[in-house]
Amino acid sequence: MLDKTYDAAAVEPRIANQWEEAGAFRAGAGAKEGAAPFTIVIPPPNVTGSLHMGHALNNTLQDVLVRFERMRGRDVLWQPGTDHAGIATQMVVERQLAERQEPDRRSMGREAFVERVWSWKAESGGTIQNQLFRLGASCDWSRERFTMDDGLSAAVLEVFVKLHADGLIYRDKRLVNWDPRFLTAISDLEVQQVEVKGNLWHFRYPIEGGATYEAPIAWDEETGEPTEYETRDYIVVATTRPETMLGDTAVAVHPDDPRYQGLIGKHVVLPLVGRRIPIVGDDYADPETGSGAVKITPAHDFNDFEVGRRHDLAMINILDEEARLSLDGNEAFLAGVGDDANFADVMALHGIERFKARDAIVALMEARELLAEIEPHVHMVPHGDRSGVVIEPFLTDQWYVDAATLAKPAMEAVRKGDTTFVPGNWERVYFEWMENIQPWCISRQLWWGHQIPAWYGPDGAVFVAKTEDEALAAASERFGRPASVAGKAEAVASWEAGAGDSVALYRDEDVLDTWFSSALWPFSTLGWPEKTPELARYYPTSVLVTGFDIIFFWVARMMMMGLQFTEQAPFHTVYIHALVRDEKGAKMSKSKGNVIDPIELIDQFGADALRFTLAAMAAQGRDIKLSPARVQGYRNFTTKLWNAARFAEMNGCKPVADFDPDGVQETLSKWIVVETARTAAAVTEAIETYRFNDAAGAVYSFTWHSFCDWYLELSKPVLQGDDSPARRELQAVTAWVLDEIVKLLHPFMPFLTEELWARTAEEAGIQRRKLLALTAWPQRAVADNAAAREINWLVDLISQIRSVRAEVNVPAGSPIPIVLVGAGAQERGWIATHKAAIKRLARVEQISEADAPPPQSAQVILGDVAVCLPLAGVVDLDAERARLKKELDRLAGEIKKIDGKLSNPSFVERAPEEVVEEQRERREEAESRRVKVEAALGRL
RNA sequence: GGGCGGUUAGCUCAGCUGGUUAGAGCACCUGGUUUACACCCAGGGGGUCGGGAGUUCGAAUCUCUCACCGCCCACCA
Repeated sequence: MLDKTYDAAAVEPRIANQWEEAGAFRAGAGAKEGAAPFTIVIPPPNVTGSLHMGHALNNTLQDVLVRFERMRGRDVLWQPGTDHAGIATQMVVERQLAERQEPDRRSMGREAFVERVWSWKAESGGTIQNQLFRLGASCDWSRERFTMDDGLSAAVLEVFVKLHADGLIYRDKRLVNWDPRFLTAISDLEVQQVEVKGNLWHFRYPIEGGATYEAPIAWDEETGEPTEYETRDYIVVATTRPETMLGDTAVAVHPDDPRYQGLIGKHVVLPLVGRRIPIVGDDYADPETGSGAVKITPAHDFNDFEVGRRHDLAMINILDEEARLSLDGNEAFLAGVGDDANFADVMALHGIERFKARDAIVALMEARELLAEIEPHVHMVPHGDRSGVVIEPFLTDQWYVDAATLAKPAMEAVRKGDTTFVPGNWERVYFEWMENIQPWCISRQLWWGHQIPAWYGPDGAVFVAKTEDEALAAASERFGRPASVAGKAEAVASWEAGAGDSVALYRDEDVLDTWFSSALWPFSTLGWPEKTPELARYYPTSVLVTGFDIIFFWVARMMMMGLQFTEQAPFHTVYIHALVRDEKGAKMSKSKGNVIDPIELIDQFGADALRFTLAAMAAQGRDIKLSPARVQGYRNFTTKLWNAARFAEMNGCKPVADFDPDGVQETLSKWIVVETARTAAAVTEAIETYRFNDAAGAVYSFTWHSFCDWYLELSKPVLQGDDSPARRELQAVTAWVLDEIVKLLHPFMPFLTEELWARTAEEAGIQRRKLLALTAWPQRAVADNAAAREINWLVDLISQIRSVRAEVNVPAGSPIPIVLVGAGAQERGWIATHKAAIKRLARVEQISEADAPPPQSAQVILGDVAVCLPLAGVVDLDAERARLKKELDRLAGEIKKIDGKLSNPSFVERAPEEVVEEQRERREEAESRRVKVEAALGRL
């Protein structure tokens, strides 16, 4: 006997363990002979992570697809795993060291630190898997992978070495986005532009040798033409970053700018520093902006870097890696320094942090009366997405991937339709980015990650190889003597000391961007570069389910790597789901602290309720703002279904072996059988087209409204009556429909349905396999439903009587008689069949017929039949009049509207025949109804 | 500066390829101790579908435009 309410908290862990023990999630488990594979690779969560709403949504949707396909008999693999998440993980462990007041990363050394991260992973890395397990994610946990495990690391090596050999990975010295907090380069994607209120400082740079020019100082209000000039011996430049002026190596003006044309080729003397720097003509300078002259700092600005290249300017780096001024011993900086009586003031700034340096420089300029103006200015400033500090463009050697080359086939695959995005508008986003893709900086100055397989030798020699031995072999061949590996300092020292017996190499200390290994995920997890059976069977994958926030980070890169190394696009479909945002619509993130914990909702309402909520809200192209009330609503739904099963149990509705839904005799049975099939078809189609909300909605409303509210209620008189063939049939039908609902609902609510599936069988004394492991997705042709007319009429009749009763204030508990006027043979038959149900559901005590409506009765018009409630003294006649009047108004309105259409000649001519015909029929119905209602009103 | 998405009931949202009486959940009002379910049942109120223009016989749905809101991308000193 089932309990009165469903206890998710007790059932869910038990069921989860049963699945686990049964090995039901294993790849291919339960697949039909010769079944087509269906593969999803999980977007690997960070090992540091815990389950947030985004994960809950993401994995719910994947699980819906996976369970659905498994039930259809496909050979399903849902590949799970986690990502080593370079910076994030290193941060977490470093923070832990600090909290525990243990030696920091540098003092413990690289090897010990990496060891420490591994042991941290062993202890704490499993959180998210457990949480996914609680959510009911049916991944093949036996195949769980980690981006830094041996197999995946081998794949990384293979890819790096191959891309390097093909010239698609190279080392380059250029400006990178440098994170001065984590002391590493990061990629463009890891930079967030943040709006900052700052200033634009206008500085005067004196022109060398007393040259002058005429600068406009007043303009005509209408024409904008200058009306007044002054003679200047300085150029005004504006900057948001005064501290970088120490590294200025030019001032640029537009070549066509009449104000400055005569100055191009001359020099200014850089204030404070005394350096002579040229005035260059370059299109980059915009005459419309500021003074039209711009200071150029090639080592600290991406634009200036390009200008510097064009004009062969010196690049003076004036910052150290922690973004402090680096002046002492800075040869490039000191090289051009001129005579300046106060130069010591500048040198005193050595070692000062950049923002303090900014204030100091401004003060020095002001003291020298070279500060022309301070203008408040709002602008976008690059920040590290993890560190949150301002990113510094910094000149370093890094490794790059030639992304533009790899992007070409990746775009082509989407263009050809080998891979389809759902919803399709994301393809635009994908193309937009791919078409403008920049070289991908893949080296990181971190310790946790895949160390770059490159070894350096003397004379700029670089050996990229899968193993140290291979690198050494290549080196000794190149240098003609044995090679050995040493530490960096040692190796460099040996090169400076000159040739010895052997040549020393040192290994690149950097590691790869985390996304480099993630990019290989769809095939590295299947064993690549080995030719494993799994790779052959499950690759390319069927669907990737992910959020749009990582299309660039991940999806695009998997496409590139997948095509480059397997010559196939890694997925057929990329389903992009919404982001679950906080109540303000902001992206949830740990750093913002606005994360809602799905585990709390699971504790409160159960995983099934949470899953169903997420699926029901996963309409394409819209973000989800989750409300706990909604989850509660769907928790109620679990109870509703539970109680329907309880009712079935109490009424002897047991599954019947070999039950044939097509063989049923009762109208009610025929109706619900067809409705069930219709629902199954709707759910199937919706899942196939990734309309999760429609799928959830269809099964929800069928279960609650069609099945519980009508079918069960209508069947009660029979089920609770004496034994009869009809009763036995309805018992079997009820059990069958319930089973079908349980199956249809299983992808969304796996725990509840699995429990019901087992309990139903148990009560009936039947042996059954786990629902999860069953190839049993409901699929039936939707037969023509002749029974629908009858049941719809019946539903209509009962609804109308109920409505009238309420509106004319008949006490809810008091049974009333009804009198039918104008009933035909068909209606008589229907009434006879469903008499008991009508009496019960509409609270009717007696049904009779008459030729004319009894006096003082309320009336319901059902087609040709008037259903009269003769209730002299009971009925509130005024209320009935008002009710009828209201109905009359509504009908009149409808008729008027239809007449408007039908009297419009162009409607009749141009609208499709069936639409016109439908309007005519509708008008006729409304009119005949109007006549009857009017008559009823007249009689009162 | 480009691009995308949103604006539908008090709240959170559906409404796919134009024809519905514009729906759901929650909230609200009225009435219910009918032995599956009060995490329930029955009935009900509530929307000029952001504003404007257009296309069409017909627009919440297509086009344009304006207004707000959100997001993504971008090197403007």
